[in-house]
Amino acid sequence: MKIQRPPFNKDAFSARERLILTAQYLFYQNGVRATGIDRIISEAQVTKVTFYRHFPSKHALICAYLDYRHEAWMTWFKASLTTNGDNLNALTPTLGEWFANEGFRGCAFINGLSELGGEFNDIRVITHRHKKDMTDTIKHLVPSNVASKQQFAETVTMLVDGAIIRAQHEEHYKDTLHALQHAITQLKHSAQDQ
Amino acid sequence: MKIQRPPFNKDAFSARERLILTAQYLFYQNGVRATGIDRIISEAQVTKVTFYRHFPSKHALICAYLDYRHEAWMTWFKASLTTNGDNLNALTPTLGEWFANEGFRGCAFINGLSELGGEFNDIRVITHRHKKDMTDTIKHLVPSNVASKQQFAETVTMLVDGAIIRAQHEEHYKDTLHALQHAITQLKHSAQDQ
DNA sequence: TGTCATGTAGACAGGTCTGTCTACTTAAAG
DNA sequence: CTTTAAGTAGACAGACCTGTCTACATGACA
Repeated sequence: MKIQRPPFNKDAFSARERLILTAQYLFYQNGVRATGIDRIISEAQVTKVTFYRHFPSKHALICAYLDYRHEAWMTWFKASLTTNGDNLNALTPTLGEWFANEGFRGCAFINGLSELGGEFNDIRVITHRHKKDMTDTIKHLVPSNVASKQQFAETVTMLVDGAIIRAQHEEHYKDTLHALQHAITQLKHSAQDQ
Repeated sequence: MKIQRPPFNKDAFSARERLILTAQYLFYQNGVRATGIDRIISEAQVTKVTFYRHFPSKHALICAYLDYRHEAWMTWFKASLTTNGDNLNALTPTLGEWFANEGFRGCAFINGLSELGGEFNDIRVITHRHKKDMTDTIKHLVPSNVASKQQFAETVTMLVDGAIIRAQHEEHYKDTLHALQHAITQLKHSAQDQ
């Protein structure tokens, strides 16, 4: 899940694509409130009129950014889980790969909710959908001898969110990965013993 | 952990106290970036000069807010855990009490980090200290027959952070509490079996 | 050939933000 | 009594914010 940074080649990407890609980089890196429209259109190499022809407002761009980010992140997540064996033990190396990125700044949806949650309800809806899709993906990793796959997947998702938060404010993320791996192993054993 | 809202009685609180209390309410409710100094001084019933005599900048007020919030939250957290039996099973009702507040908007430190983390390092340090103190408090709840209290407490803290995130974006928090209680019970059993 | 979507440059309005400033008041402390 | 800390009201500078505007260019397609 490495985010490309601007500038983007004008021949390879349309104005709309450049806007969303640039927004993704700046919004994720500096926050949606801290990032002004002027900076985005400047780095996307687009004019203000062009921007407002594609998006009626900054808020619309934020939603488009989160939608794009959701697609991109889920695609990467599923692919990395597959690469790492497609079972519960794939989670830790997958997250480790993410945390190791230089630009890692936590979950875009958790961050977005923190910045705008109280203000706009649609941001909460988008975040909720993202977390639901994460749980559904994790559910496929749960061994079939676990009684309640759904409940197990929800518990693991909570753990993963906690790990993301911790990786965001700790200097080193290795301890977080160990703690996560340990917790998942423990939970799996006790769910299978029943 | 109910946050008092302005206005505050001028006889009961000094200008400095009114500023911090008002900042706590507005920063937590609407976010630190969305809340301007003008609004804070207006609702705290204080003038701009008075504000800048107490705090050199908005950033200083944000730090003072987080310090105050840390003290207040930890005091409330420990007291509520004691009321609920002072063991691992006290965590769920304690968090439930917090989530039930009308103004609940997640963890002030996670939110602050999301808004400002990339920009200022001191916010990350404050958040880190808060989470460390949470883990230390939870550690005291762990039964003595658990081998590694520290590791267990760190795992539970991760779960709690995940639960806070989930309570923030879900409409109802009851399911989150059930999932949390279930996970803690499972983890406790498998740690005690070893 | 004409229409329409998409692009360009840059000025502008109206608002909000942080932080500074002058000038005056009140109350406590030494 | 005098000094000092802490308060008041409100104007102001300079920056940044979103969103609108005029006027022109280009290329695809009917």
